[in-house]
Amino acid sequence: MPDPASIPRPDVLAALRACRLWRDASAEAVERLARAARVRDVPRGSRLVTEGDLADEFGVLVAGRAHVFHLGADGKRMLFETMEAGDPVAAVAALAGGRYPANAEATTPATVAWLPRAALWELIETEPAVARAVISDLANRVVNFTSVVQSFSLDVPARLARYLFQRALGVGRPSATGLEIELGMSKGDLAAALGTVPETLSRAFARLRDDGLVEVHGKRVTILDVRALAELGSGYAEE
Amino acid sequence: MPDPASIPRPDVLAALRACRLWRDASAEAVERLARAARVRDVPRGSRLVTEGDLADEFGVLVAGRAHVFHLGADGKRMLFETMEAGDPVAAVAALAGGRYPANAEATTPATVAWLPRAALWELIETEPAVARAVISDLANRVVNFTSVVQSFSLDVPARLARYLFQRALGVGRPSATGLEIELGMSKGDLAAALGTVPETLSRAFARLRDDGLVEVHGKRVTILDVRALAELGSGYAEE
DNA sequence: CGCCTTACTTGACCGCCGTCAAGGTGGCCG
DNA sequence: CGGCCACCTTGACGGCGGTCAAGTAAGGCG
Repeated sequence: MPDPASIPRPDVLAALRACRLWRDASAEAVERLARAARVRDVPRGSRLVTEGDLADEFGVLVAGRAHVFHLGADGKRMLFETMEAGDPVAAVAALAGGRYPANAEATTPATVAWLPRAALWELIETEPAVARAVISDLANRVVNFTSVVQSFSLDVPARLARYLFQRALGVGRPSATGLEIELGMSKGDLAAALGTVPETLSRAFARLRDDGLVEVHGKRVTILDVRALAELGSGYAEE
Repeated sequence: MPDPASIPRPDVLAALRACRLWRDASAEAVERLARAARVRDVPRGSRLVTEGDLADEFGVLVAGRAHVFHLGADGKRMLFETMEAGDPVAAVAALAGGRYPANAEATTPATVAWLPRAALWELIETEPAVARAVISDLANRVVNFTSVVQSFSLDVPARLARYLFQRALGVGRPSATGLEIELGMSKGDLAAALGTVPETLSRAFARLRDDGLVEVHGKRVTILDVRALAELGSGYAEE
C-alpha cells in the first residue's frame, strides 16, 4: 500500500520522470504520482494485464521489458508492442475506459508502478502540457495502427520488407555493402509481430535473400537494395 | 476564401455544432471555427484527402457521406470507416502531423468545411472540454483498431460473425425468429471493411446460413443463434 | 416496358501460408 | 567436453481465400 509520508523509491521516481506522456509536467505532479504508485516487482513471464479485464489501472514500466500481445483461440500470439523502462502500460485502455484490449506480460524480471486510471485523467486536467503529449501520442498510435492494418493486405515477404525498411530508417547504419540493421527481437517474436509464424518468416527471409535484397546473419541484416525493399514493402512487387 | 465579416452558412454552423469533438466547447469558439472554415461542395466520388499528402488540414462533413479507405497496389480497397454529417475528416492526421495515412472520398454529393490543423490545436489549448473529448475519441479509436488487427487472425466467416454480433449489440431488434439487423452498407463495402472481396464474403454468408446461424434477405439479416455467432466471432469455432 | 448497368452469387482453379515433421545450429551448464 | 535445449531452417502437404469467369437478380432510365 502507498504510504503518503514515505519517500518514493528512487528508481520509480526516475522511471516516472522518463515517461514521455508527462515529460513536461511539473516536478511536484510527478512526485505525487510516484507516492501514489503501487510498486510491484514481478518475475519473468508474469502477466501484467489480461485482455478483457476491467481497465481501472495503468502502469509504468520501471525496469525490465514487456510484450503487449493478443492470444488467439489456438494459443497463437500476435505481438503488438514491446516495452521497456519508462514506457506506459495499458495507458490507452485507462483513457478509453472499459476493458483491456490486449494482454501484457513481462519478458524479463520487471518492476511496474501501478496507478489508478483517474490519476492520469487528473494529470491531464491540471497540466496542459500532459494533455498535449497524450493527444500526440494517441494520434500517432492511431496512424501506426492504420499502417499495420494496411500491411495485412500484403503477403508475408512484403510485410517483412516493410518492417526492414522502416527499421532501416530508424536504426540503419551504412556498412561496406549496404545498410545494416539489427532486428530488435528474436525471429520468433518478429514473426508474431508480423502476424505470421516462424516457419513462414524464415521462408520470407530466404526469398528476400535469394532475390538479392538482403543478407542475413542471425539477427544482423544487411540491406543490399533499399529501393527494391521499399517498393516491395509498399505493395508494388517488382518483376 | 473565408470572409471574417460574413455570416457563416447555417448548415456549416449546424454541422460544426454537431461535431462530437467539440460538443462542449463554447458557442463563440465554434462560431469562430465556422467563420474560418473553407467550405466546399463536391460531387459524388470526389477525393477529399489522399494518402501520403501533407496533413495540414482537416475537415468536417457538413452534408453527404464519405469513405475512409486504403488503396492497395492492385486497386483493392480496404474500408476503414464510413462517415456522415457532423463527423470529422482526417482529424487524427491533423493531430499527428505528417501525412494522411489513408484516403477519403465522398460517396454522395457532399459539403465539407476545411480548417487548418492549427485550429484544432488551438481549440484543444483553450477549451479543456475539447481536450477531454479528443483524448476519449482517440483512445477509443486505438482500442477499436486493436480489435480490428486481432480480427485478422480469424478466417472470413469468423470476421463476419464478429461484425454481425457487434452490430446486433448496437442496432439489433428482436424479431419473430431472432435478432434482426440491417447491414449498414452494401455487401461490397462490407467485404472491403472486413478485408476481403465480395465473392469470399458471399461464401461466408452462405456458410453461416448453412450452419443455421443466420438468415439473409438482401441487406436484412436475422440472427438465429446469437451465442454461436458470438463464439465463432471470438475465435472459438464450434464443432 | 425493355434494356442496361450494377450488385451479388456460384463454380473452378490455384497460390500463399499455416501445420506437422525432421533436421541443423549455437549457447549454456554440468 | 558432452549433452541438452531453445531457436531456427527446410521439406511436404493441405486448406483458406483471392482471381477469373459465368450466370442471376435488381434497380434506373429512356
